[in-house]
Amino acid sequence: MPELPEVEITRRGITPTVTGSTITGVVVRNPNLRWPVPGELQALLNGKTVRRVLRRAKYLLFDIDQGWLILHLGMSGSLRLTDTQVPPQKHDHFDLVFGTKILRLRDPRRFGAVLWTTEDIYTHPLLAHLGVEPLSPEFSGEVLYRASRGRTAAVKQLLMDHTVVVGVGNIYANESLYRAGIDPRTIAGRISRVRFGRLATEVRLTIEAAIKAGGSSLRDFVHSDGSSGYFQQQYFVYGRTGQACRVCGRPVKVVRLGQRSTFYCSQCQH
DNA sequence: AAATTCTCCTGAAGGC
DNA sequence: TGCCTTCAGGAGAATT
Repeated sequence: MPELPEVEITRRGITPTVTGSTITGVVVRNPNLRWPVPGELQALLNGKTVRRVLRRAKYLLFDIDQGWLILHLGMSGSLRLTDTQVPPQKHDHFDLVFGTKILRLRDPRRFGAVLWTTEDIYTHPLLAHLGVEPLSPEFSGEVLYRASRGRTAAVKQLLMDHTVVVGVGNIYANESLYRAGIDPRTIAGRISRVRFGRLATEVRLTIEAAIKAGGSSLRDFVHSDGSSGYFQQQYFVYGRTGQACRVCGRPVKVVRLGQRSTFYCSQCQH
């Protein structure tokens, strides 16, 4: 599923083709995504030019004359660049057409979103209350520490709280906590500054490494037809229930935390 | 007010 | 082989 690294790689992949290009058509095959795709998009966007593509959290933001196209990939969404000759497939719900080229959204589970706003993008309801970007200089253990005081929820849930830090989904929360040696069930409010410092470092390193790995495996992004480009990484704990910890060899355990599968090593994480 | 639960959806995986 | 059931999960919304 797309986490922040996949979204960022997607952004980088489409930027060269999309930036400066003029929209010549919009196709909405199925408007029933997370929220209805606005029916008037065709009229709104036709003839307009994409100035740039930004990312905030897992949202892709297309800066278009007088407004913003907001796109989220949800659980199963992917974007690919293709051309008008390629027939859409079953779950290809949305096209942004640039002459003979098409930016096409595929999303089997339809948890994604395509929205339009003319507001100031950073005060938009979806973005206004988001926390810091994990790759920005503002992100540090201090951010986590301050947010954690008085909180009795598990540290993993704090890490996945998007009003604190954005873009840390289930996979990277599990992996970062493993790398920081912290038990995901630990009460957030009882973790020290020092340990949060280590955790922030591991969050950043894990995400950076994933972007690097994904970027190098996505050279053909522009002509990706089927393999939209998500990359499989080697995880320490995620999805490895019962398998040997890569460090100590003990079986990886799984528990439910906040309705989410949580993987950890009882030897390496405290 | 923080914490928890619910909800959307379909492909994959597991059971028999 | 095939049908049926269960599960996963991003994140906003609704509850507690």
